[in-house]
Amino acid sequence: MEGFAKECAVVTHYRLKNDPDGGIMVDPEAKLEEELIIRPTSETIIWNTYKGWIQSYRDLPLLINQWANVVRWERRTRLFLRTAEFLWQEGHTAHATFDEAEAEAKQMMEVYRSFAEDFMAVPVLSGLKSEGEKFAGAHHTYCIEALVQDGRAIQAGTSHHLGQNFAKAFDVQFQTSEGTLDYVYATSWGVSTRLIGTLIMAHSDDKGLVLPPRMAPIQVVIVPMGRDDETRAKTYAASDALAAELKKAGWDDVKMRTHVDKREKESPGFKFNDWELKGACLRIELGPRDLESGSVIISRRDLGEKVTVALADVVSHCKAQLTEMQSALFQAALARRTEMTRRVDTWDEFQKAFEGEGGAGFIVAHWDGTQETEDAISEATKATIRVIPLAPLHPDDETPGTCVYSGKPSERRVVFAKAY
RNA sequence: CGGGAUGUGGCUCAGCUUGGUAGAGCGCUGCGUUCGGGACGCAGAGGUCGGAGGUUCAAAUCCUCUCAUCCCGACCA
Repeated sequence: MEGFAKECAVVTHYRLKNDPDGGIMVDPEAKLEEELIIRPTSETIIWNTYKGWIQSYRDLPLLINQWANVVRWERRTRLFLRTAEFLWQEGHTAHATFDEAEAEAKQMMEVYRSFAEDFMAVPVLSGLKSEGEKFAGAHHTYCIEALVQDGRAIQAGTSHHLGQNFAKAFDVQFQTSEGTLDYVYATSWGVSTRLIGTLIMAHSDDKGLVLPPRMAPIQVVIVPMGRDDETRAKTYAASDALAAELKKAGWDDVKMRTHVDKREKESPGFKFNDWELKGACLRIELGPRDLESGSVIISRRDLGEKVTVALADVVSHCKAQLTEMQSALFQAALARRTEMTRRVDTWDEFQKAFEGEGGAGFIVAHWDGTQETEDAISEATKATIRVIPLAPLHPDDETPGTCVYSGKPSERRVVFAKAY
């Protein structure tokens, strides 16, 4: 686990005590004889276990998935994107053949891609990590890479084909159907609460969160209005009835997630802003005037405009708008990414693109494939190779050219960016 | 670990250069009026100015030390 050694927190003492000068301190009497290393990832425990579980090809393939908190000693943390402790999902598989492990690794990359794009409405590039960026213990690493609104890239998920590296390190051999012994092939893959940060940074605006309907805890919020108890009783009843109707009608094969905001200490204006801050997808205003006219006012979070909808049409309107919003957010994010993706052919232009603080979007450029060039480029510009796309972004990207840094022959373009 | 900055009511900060009664906005409490885009008026409550020491008639302000937090740099999902 060489690549993680510097990220491991080490427990050296087993208790604290009251500091005579106030507060608490580490009890120097409580030094551990043997220090505990907090694992930054579970490969060690998994492979120690797999060693005992795998003897024969009949034991394969094997898959363990878990949700776990992990700890890494981060020099500098960043909310959601890089925290010292985070929750993630990790899977570990063992296979009899390279090809089977390869299929697994690719399949999980695809699972992550479709979750990001179809649920989070965040377009991602999927492909291979360069040697310099891949997981230290991997044969090769697949990833999904998102670009957020400030032009920086976020690695949103990874899927590693570990080859036989861990099997050899932990001596996990199995008997093949032919009776010979071989090391197993392995994969591991994961996504974390970093996805939440990605989601926020991909869609939100100056008014607060913007959430795609499939991810939103509240899809429709109803704000009943009325300045006296009698009026409120009526608008509350109408709102509850409408909420029940929406919930029952459902959207995307599940109950529509609705809420009626009956807080009486807040003004309607405050509530409008409050729900925009929290990212409710649709807001329905229901006051005495609406009761009279038999209609309501509906506003969609990403558009902001108010439309009048007849009470009888509210259910169909909401269903249609949630569907449209889900797709509109993806399209808007995709358009931003396209806008922020450029092809660059000279070192001068490349450097200029990454000048200063902040992101510069995706820069698609030729690279000679060497580690030295990759290091030199990141040293000079802080930009790194984010992904070598599986499918070229543009057909010409796979046409050979010359490296933007070294001028040496390059087989294809790769994607550079400043990353979180 | 190296460099930079900041600690003042619950929150965000001004005041410090040039020592002289500790301030603003937001929030909070009470009353009244409001309620379809973050309400308004009036009246209030709330701070040993991060801590210790020093200079001075007098320190938030000057000096020394100390603690804490944040930001920027060397195999990061």
